[in-house]
Amino acid sequence: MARREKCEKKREALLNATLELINNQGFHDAPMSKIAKMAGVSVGTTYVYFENKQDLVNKLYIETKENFSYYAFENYSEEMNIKEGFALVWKNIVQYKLNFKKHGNFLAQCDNSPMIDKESREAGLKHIEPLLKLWERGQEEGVIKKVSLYILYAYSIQPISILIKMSERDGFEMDEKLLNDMYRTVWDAIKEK
Amino acid sequence: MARREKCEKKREALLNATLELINNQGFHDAPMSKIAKMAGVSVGTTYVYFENKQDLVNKLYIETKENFSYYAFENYSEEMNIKEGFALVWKNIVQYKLNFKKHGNFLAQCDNSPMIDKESREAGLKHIEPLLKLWERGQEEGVIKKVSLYILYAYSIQPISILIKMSERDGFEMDEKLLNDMYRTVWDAIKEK
Amino acid sequence: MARREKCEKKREALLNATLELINNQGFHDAPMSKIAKMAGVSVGTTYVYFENKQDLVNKLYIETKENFSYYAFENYSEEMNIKEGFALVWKNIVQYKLNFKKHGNFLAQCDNSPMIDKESREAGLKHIEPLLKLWERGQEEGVIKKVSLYILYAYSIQPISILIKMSERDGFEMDEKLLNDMYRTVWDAIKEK
Amino acid sequence: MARREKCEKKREALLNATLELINNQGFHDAPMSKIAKMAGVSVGTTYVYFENKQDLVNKLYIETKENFSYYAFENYSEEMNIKEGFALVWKNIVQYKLNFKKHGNFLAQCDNSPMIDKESREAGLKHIEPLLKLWERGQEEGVIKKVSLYILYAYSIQPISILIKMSERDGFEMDEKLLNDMYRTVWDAIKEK
DNA sequence: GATGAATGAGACTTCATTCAT
DNA sequence: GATGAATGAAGTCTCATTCAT
Repeated sequence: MARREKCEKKREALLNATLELINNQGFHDAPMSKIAKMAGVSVGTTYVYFENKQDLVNKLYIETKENFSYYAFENYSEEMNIKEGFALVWKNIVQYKLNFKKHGNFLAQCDNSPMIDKESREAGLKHIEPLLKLWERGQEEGVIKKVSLYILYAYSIQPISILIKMSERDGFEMDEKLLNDMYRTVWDAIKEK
Repeated sequence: MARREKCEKKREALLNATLELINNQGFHDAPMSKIAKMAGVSVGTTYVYFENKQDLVNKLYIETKENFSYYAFENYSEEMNIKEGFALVWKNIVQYKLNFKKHGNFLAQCDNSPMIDKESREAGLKHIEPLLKLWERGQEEGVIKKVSLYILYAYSIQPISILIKMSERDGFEMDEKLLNDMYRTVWDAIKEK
Repeated sequence: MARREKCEKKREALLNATLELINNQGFHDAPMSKIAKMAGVSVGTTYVYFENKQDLVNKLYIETKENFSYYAFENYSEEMNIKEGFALVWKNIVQYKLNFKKHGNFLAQCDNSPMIDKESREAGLKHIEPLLKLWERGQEEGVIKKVSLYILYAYSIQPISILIKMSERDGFEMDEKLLNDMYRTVWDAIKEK
Repeated sequence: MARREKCEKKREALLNATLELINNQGFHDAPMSKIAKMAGVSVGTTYVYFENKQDLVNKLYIETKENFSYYAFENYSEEMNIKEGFALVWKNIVQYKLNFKKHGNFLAQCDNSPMIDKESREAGLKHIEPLLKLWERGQEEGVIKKVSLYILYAYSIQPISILIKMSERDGFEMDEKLLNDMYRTVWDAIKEK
């Protein structure tokens, strides 16, 4: 394996270990020593790849958000009609959150605590711009409620994470029916009339 | 002032200081020394009122939830008709979250991190039971969508906190119009047909 | 009950609690708060009866030694012949150590650690003077070995405590036979020829 | 100096500092900070070599006992005749206790307080097995008194420590004569007839 | 005399970070 | 680049002692 790749592997391992530990134990009780051990490298090496702990967490946040963004808009094109486009993006997001529960959980934890630098958080904000554009077009076309985009976001995207977290805590399944009910609910919420 | 009252005051001061610090700095970086200083007592005193830091945070969580619960169902009676009842409770909750932003923020942080004991979290869960009953009655009467109560909860209550947090971060007002739009949205989401 | 007596009772209770705790947990981990609680009084009260913790422990040591001394020479008179006198005192001491294991254990712990003030320790030394005199007389009469009194002490008294401690730890009985064997051994050790 | 050796030196320094401080001040008042300073390392370093304070003390106890054991049976062989063998071992032990007063004192302190884990104490017990065997052989040969080995131990080994401690406290010399008197006394104590 | 809340120094321990190897 | 021993500041918690009630 090339030197380049080997390095990349260690970096990846460190990010994964951080994700795992912060999810299970929280930011406190995710010491660099544990992270390094779980990643299979020495503490010192951690500082070759990241400036310090904060930098490590920030990078993890940003890269996770980017990844999320990539999934969210897979197969999406701005030419799609509103309903179709929203359904696609919404389902993509649901799939992402179901397939990458750890990552979703981590993002939620970051968004609700002062764990992440303001700067990094803002860098992560541009991740749903295409969705915002879709909604604006939908509002012009009279298909989407003419309310603040913040409202549309809060009512269509956030509840997904919450439900997944509750399903894990209370042990119920996120099955086909539930997902359909969710979609029906969200669409009723944001559609005009 | 009586001994009794003085004690109560210190306990209160400690809880408030904890709330403040965890909100601003997160659980990590809310050391007991800072908490004590902000509460105007010595570190040792903290341990007169709470077993340890975890206990302090747990108690803060539980008592905050209780307080929330109290506000949420103020003036509510089980005899109210569904729409009226839901409107009242929803508005109560909105008012609580607006008037006690710090508390709302704290609860959100707790619900999204492993900061709180499982036990304490479960103790905090019974706080919206009357709302769940209202929804069940509404479903029987055909007024509320026949979907999982988890969905109803995720779509009607959680978005409130998110919006308030975004309004603080992005600096927009939670004005009359926005609140009306929110209510319209949530009602469309959960009502049948 | 008279005031006087009531006070005496509390003082006694404090000494007993201290004995108990130091024996079970050691000097460290025998905090004043535990001592007070076990004695059934408040922490403050402790300082009515003793200047401070060190004073409490010193007093316990001295009074325990005195008590020991009292038992050791019960029924003893300087007129007794050497062998008879030694046998009496030795058996008294054995009985004391068997009947008051806790006290014996405490004294041993004190004698082997810097727990006790030098001053208090010296105050406790005069407790076997009559025995020393007995030995000196025995040496003059040619009945007891003409070796240092320290040797006589080390070989006749100290082993008793050790054996009792070992019997507790290893779970064997200090029965009649063992005591007889001990006495035979000690007498062979110290008697002339 | 090799890395390996440097580490060994620090570990040694920590053990020595612990020995010194516990002897002079007792387990309480031998804080990790003092131990580290006396060993010439930082507090944190202490935890590189030992899990915690208890572990440090346990290890010190066990290693000291091992060292004692080594000295006690130097030049000893199971083929020696009883009297000769006992004399050798007894004198070895006396020499050890005289040459390593601090270690002897530390062991005595441990054996008389709940400072040491039960486990570690038991691990330290096997240290005089060859002596026990010697005595058993002696009893079979009719040279040693047929009494419990516990008695033999309590009367031949324990008094040594006591006498040394008294010599230090009362300022008398452990000279040739005294040692001879001691040996005479102990042999009279344990020999048959 | 009795109480126990209050204190703050100081105990043990952890951990982000550095640096010689 | 990689290692992990070393550091020491800072964290949580304990405890002897005081003092207002």
